[in-house]
Amino acid sequence: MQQGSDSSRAPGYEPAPTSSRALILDSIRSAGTLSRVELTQITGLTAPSVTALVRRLIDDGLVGEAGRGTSTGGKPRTLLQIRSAARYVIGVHLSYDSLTYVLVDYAGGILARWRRDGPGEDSDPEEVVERIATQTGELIERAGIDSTLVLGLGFVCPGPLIRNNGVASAPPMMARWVGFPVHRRLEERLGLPALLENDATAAAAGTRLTTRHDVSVMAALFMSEGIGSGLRLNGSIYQGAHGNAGEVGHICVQIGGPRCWCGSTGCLEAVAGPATVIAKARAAGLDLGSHRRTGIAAFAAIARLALTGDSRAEAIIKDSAAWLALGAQAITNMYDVQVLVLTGPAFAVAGTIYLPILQERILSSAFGRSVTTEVILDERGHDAAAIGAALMMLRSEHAVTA
Amino acid sequence: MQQGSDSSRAPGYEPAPTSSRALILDSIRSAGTLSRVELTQITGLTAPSVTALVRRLIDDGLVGEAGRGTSTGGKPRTLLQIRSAARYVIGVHLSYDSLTYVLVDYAGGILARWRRDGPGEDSDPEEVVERIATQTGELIERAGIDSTLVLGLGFVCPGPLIRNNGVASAPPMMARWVGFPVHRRLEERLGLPALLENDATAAAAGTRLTTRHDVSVMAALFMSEGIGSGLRLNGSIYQGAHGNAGEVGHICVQIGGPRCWCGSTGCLEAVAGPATVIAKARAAGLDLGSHRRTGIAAFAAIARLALTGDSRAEAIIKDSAAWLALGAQAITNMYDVQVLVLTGPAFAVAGTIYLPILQERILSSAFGRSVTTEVILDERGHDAAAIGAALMMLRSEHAVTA
DNA sequence: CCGACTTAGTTAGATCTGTGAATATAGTGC
DNA sequence: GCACTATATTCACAGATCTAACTAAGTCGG
Repeated sequence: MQQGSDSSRAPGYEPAPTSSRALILDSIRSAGTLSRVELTQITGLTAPSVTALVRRLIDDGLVGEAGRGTSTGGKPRTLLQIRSAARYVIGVHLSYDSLTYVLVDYAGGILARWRRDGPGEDSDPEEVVERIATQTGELIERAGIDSTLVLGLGFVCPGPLIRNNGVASAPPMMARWVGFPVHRRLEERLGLPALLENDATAAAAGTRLTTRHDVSVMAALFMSEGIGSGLRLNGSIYQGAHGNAGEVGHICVQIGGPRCWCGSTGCLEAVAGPATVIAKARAAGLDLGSHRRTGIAAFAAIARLALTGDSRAEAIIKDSAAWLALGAQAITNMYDVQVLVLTGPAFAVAGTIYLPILQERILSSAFGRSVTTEVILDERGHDAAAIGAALMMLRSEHAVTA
Repeated sequence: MQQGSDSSRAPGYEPAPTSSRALILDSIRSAGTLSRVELTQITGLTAPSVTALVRRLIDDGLVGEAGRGTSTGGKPRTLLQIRSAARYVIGVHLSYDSLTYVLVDYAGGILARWRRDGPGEDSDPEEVVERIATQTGELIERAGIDSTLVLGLGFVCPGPLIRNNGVASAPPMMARWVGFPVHRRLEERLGLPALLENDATAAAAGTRLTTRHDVSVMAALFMSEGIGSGLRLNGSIYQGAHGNAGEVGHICVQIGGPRCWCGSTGCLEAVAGPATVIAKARAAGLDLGSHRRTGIAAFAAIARLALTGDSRAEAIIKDSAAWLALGAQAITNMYDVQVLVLTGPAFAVAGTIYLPILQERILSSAFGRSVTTEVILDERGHDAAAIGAALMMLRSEHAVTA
């Protein structure tokens, strides 16, 4: 079978490791250390093939041997590991509120994590590209790594995307981003390959290393300023025909429900999203610390109140959770996943309240009972999107060539 | 890359053509006739490779040359076509109401279509397997084809499945089918490979030949006695982790809604499914022809009333459509498809009423406007599931070996 | 109507990937 | 130290698909 070029690739997927070389690299990366025997089992290749492929990876400096395993009565396995300093990738997550950077080494380890101010109201995309370029340079410099070893940058943001052409639609406050080809501009400005993805989709890729290896079909429910989801299949990311799969935030959960910024009514995001939670909390007169607080900071304040016994805050969040459970159920019913991970900043601060309510709805349906669908909380929810962006770049074809 | 064996295959998909041989066969099949040049474009293989692969297919009697195309200034293209009499497959769709058989030739053409009584209330699966075996034999005999050329049988039925282990859950009236490994029993009884699939999933495969070739991500919304959906990606069928993907009939569209047979409440199927439509029509005192009429026959009677101007019938169906539109929107938002096909017996009789209502909701959302999601009606809705069952078998590995 | 041009398809040889069988390596346990 | 076992490698070969050069069968213009 022929490997399609980037431009002619069939829609639907972000490719899973396709060459055996990439598959081996990725298997070692997600396992941490792995022997050649285990690689034969995972990849389905024969021992001689694994030997040859691994040798090339070692020659290219991408993989190293890392001691011996314990013997089980014969020669002990030689452990292989990714040479983490071989290459680096950068992940950037843009939201209204904040700009999150992660610097990830070739083994998938997180070397640095920065949070900077977001673009805010009516931002000029060109100016933000400039800022990202500068801050990316600073990040590389402060980390003290060789900038020629940086493979590329994964850029993620909320909202549906037009493939290769930027953001397709955005909340009013970020209207100027619509149609702006961020990743192309970043490529030009940085001289590095850049990849554009939806934040929720990337978050599904970001939970990759934290999820058990036997899970091949999993989804992420991502809540930041908006609500989205992503699906991961055998290591590849499902993107849909136009790169907008998983738009769970804009399915209608309430006929005749409140109007959403997207133009429709009764959207999950409008009924149960963080912005709505904040609005309800303000209306109820809850003290969110500072009147200036917006977005995740305000949502976090409400979550803290709820967790420390404020029954009004608790009721507001539990109401949100009851609706969100419908979205979670839509994900599990449509995608039939083994694991649903709750991730993103909003779950990072309020996940413990949401989790049992979502679990309950999913487990209470007959289909939930006949199969095992686990719902878990991602402990790195805050940075999941940026990490996912970096990992997607790390798994791209760019990252495999010597 | 290595082709996994049937048992070790990674979950998530019914495989798309994986060998170049299968890809070529399938490309010719869906195009009707195709030249070698076009095959190089579709498959991405080079001309010499296509030549060699096609020669082997011709030698094996699976493909034949079918005259010349028109010249465009050079040597005219030699047209290739599937030798339709080379092999046959059978598709069987079981529902409560009826048992639908199709006999499909190697080119995907439908040679025969039978409808027989369904298993009905409290049926004994063993007895039904026996009936299917007998009727399958009759079908082959009456069609006058060589029974040794029959490759296998695709069997589809409603409800979520446990892979390789039969039906996982079923409406009360078919409770005895739960856990019964129909396809294994059919294999034993018929001495032919059999494949078990969900009817909605198969319907997505069944629209395969009727959908344009440039559509690589499409879904089917299937309504028979229940409501389900299936997703097709680049020719492969997405099945989910447990083979239950697309269970749109049991997502909750109405918190606190009516109880569903599945144990949950507010399920799309309970709110808007044919059974509910029939119950409402009976409650409204509509004349459905015969009091005995159940299932699709009763639903068809209501559809006829609605189409001939009965405003009460029309209101009942339009109400169903308004809810179903939520399910359709969930499909398009979650899967991000190019085309959504409405199929199955219920849409075969009432599709023209449902279509505009579903179209309107999908097109009215911002995400619908920014991308092109077509909603169309399958004119072969009645037999889509059985045809899909046959085509899935036709595209399986069994159908490629000489 | 004939020769240049164009497009379709074939042949032959090279390359790349991965395989099977046999062999080398490095431990354990008696 | 020797038999045993599991791990890893070597080497010759098979299959798929590629590139380059060639043949086949039309159109078109003079």
